[in-house]
Amino acid sequence: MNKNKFYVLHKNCFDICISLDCGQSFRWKKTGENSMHGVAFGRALDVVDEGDKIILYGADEKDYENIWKSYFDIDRDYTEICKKFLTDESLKKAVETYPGIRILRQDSWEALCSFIISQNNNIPRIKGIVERLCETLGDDLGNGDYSFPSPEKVLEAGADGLANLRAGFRVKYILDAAQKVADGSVDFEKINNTDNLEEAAEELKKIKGVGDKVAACTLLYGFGKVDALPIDVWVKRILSELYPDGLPECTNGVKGIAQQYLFHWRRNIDEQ
DNA sequence: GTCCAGGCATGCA
DNA sequence: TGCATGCATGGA
Repeated sequence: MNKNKFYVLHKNCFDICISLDCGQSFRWKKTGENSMHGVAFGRALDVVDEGDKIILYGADEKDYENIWKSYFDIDRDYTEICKKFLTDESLKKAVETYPGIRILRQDSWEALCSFIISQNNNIPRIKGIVERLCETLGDDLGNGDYSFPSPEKVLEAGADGLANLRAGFRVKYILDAAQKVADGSVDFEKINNTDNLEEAAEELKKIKGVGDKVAACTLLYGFGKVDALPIDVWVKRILSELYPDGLPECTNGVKGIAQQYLFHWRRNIDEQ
């Protein structure tokens, strides 16, 4: 941990450890009760939650402004959003049990690739595959950290270069995604510039192995489109058990955020 | 051995 | 359009 370079973040509706470990990103590891280590946008970071404030070790003010402020979605008013959620009985329980979850604004390509890997897979194994991908093809950042490899790097590696990931049938999907992102036939700018979620999802679904769910995750976590609603087995369960007619009105415009609270809450109920 | 995991492509009605 | 099945891998 780089104790010489740090940034102090004053908490406002932010549980950073849960946010980093609730199935949004697969690159963070717990290093202690209230601390985590990970890499995003080619930067290694140690975070320590000290209750009223969070210390970001390995980041200075410039890094915070350029990278982490956006990554942690600091400019969005989650207090206001969660206040609206309290008007719904189940969302109230989810928000009160696990307050302070934020949507991470990740790199678009990393989110796309990660959620292609996630399909028909479990979180520990997803993390393993992503870790091997970074170790094999990412830039060495020192201290055992690696960046997430670019589409070009993945393309160059080919199926043989990805064999040791043990990603199974997903390798051909990863390569198709790398190809189409690298050559621009899937246009990230177009996705960034539209508010039409359907149109944005269609652009991503040009890629083999990208369906509704992976597209929605990519839009939510990789493009900051907080109304995108990924429906996986857990969300399907939540909808059929609690919301047969769809999510309540108080989630309009931020369905992806509501989904994240419900997802984390519902997954942790079964473990009690 | 069987079932499941932050799904999707394919084939068939 | 809707539904059944196979898919790589590994842990429970």
